[in-house]
Amino acid sequence: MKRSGADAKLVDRIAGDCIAVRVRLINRVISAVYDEALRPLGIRISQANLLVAVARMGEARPVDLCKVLRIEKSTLSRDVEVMKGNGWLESDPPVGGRNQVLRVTPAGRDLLARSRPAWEAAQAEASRLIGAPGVDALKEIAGRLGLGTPAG
Amino acid sequence: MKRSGADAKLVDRIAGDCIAVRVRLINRVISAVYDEALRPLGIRISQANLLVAVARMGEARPVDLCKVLRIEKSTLSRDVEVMKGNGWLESDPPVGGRNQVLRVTPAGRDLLARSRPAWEAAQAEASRLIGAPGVDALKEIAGRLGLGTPAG
DNA sequence: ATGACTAAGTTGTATATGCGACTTCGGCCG
DNA sequence: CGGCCGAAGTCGCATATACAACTTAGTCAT
Repeated sequence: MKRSGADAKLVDRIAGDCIAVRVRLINRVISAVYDEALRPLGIRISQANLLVAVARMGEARPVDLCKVLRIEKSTLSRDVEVMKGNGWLESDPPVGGRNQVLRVTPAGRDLLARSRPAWEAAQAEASRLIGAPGVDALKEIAGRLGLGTPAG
Repeated sequence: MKRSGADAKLVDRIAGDCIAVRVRLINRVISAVYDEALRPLGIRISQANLLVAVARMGEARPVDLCKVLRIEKSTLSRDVEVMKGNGWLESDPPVGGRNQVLRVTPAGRDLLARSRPAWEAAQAEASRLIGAPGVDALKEIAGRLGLGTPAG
């Protein structure tokens, strides 16, 4: 069962053009850069993102975070659980009731402040890897996809 | 504990500039587009990517796949396990020896062929969401990050 | 040839991610 | 006021992802 002509064409087309292949690879490589830089601090870039989003909102309702970050509610629920366990987030009321709001704890704020140098280093490395035009393009794309637009 | 000036600046800087935030959001949104389109076929875009990569190589050694896809060896090991279970990949020898090679099964090839329309639809939708210049930029970035370059 | 070293793969553990099903509040309608 | 409905959250399940530790199989030097 060798690659017949039609198969090869399809395979080459997907491998050569697929947007998802590229987006996913970029995600792995870039996330690794930030994770590596942040590792000494015990936080991952996914968690730092969430921490920043909550900090930005002051008091964040889970459903709003989901809209802003384009994350599924069940995913957010579990991410928050881990971060509460780490002492970086707290909710009011503590139990997963209905109109709970999330807040960054003092420990969370402290961690964020201490993370700055590592974040800056990762950001510089990512910029170098991607190139300035690429960075601009990513910002443009993320904006198109609704970054920061609660109303999806 | 309200947002003091310094905190707000740091938070705004990260939220406003962080490359990882954007890359990860793009990844979630775009992967969802492909996953949704492929769902009726019972395959995910991550798996389709792997299937295509193996098909392209003909006979693929895991370690080479890891280099090409920039995936950790343990991740690949488990992804392959699932895909063997689904009958899309086979290895020779079957047990996880040393110089095993992976091959796409006839069922895997058939699935790939049947997936084409869904993939094309997802590709079109992703292009629309991202915009033509953005698509070009993503290709350029992925190339810079070594897409298709076995030697990392 | 044999022992040391190294590279390749697997397994344990943890997090990230999403779908589907379920639960439980809140608000609205009569 | 009481019941219904829909939205918000949680939980079960499956996969994707990576690090650390371990296993094993080639390789290489003597």
